[in-house]
Amino acid sequence: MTDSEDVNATDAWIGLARGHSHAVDAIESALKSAALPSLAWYDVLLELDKAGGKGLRPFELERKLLLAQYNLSRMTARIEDAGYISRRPSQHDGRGFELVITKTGRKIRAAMWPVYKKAVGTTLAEFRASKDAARLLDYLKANNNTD
Amino acid sequence: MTDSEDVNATDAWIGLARGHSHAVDAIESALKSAALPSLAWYDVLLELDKAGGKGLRPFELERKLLLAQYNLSRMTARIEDAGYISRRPSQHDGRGFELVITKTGRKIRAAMWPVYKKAVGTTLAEFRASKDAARLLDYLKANNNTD
DNA sequence: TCAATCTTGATGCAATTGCATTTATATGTG
DNA sequence: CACATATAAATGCAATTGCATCAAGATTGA
Repeated sequence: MTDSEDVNATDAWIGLARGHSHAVDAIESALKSAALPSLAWYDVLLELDKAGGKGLRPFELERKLLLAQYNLSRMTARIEDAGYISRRPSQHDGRGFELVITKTGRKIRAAMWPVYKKAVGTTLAEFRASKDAARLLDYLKANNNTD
Repeated sequence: MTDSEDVNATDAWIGLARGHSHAVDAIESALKSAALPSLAWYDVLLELDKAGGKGLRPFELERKLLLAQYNLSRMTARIEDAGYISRRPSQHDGRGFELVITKTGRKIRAAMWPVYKKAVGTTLAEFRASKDAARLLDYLKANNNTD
């Protein structure tokens, strides 16, 4: 890796980080204004909604969402308290259980979606027009088939 | 904004978020392994290093780094406790002060840089080769001069 | 000038996170 | 089977964050 590639990676990273930060702020604040749960809860609800009746084991969710184990453990407890998911013992593994989205959970997920979608659309369009995005784009264009 | 653009924005957002998450994990863990301060501290030290002897007011730093006021206030207190920055009353504004990087602060910032740079280089190259990046790239390419 | 308003920065308190450890079950090996 | 090791999930405790509010100095404007 040459020096100039390093510089580009760092610039790209700064662009990526700033775009992310702006987007998270915009999305969280849109959800909060609408008195809806946070982005993190949305991600959990979405995965469980996609998983359907079979649900997902906490460790599966943990990997899909790149969350720390203890973090997920407590977040799912809170989401369960809110009534959006439920748990049932796993048939196959006495240590664990499956998390399943509830009817209320599906409802709230559906209510979050338009708010989330709109905030993403707006903030990403803004990002796309920024210098940060231009630098990231430069870096990404340079190569994209190592795997 | 058409429906298909919406779908692309969401896909792009997911790619952006995952790339960010992987990168943050990689960078933080590289810094931690090297017994160095976190990414957040690096950002502060870098800005103050760039600002030189004049330093920066907390509110300026807050805006540059997109941090919440209370968050920055406490973080700078911790960095000051660690001896990497110092504060001096502002000549122009009795409410505030300037934050200035110390010699030790410059030293630790310099020590962090190669670790940070290497982690960024590795993780961004990985990201660049991913499907997440491909989707983000598609979205970014579509348009980039709205402003 | 001085009261109303705004800006800068700190802080009490509750909620969340990070780290290390614990508990319980599963799996693999002799 | 019996033991060692690995995996799933929870939790005690300290550190950090988020929210709301506060205190102090700056600014505005009648």
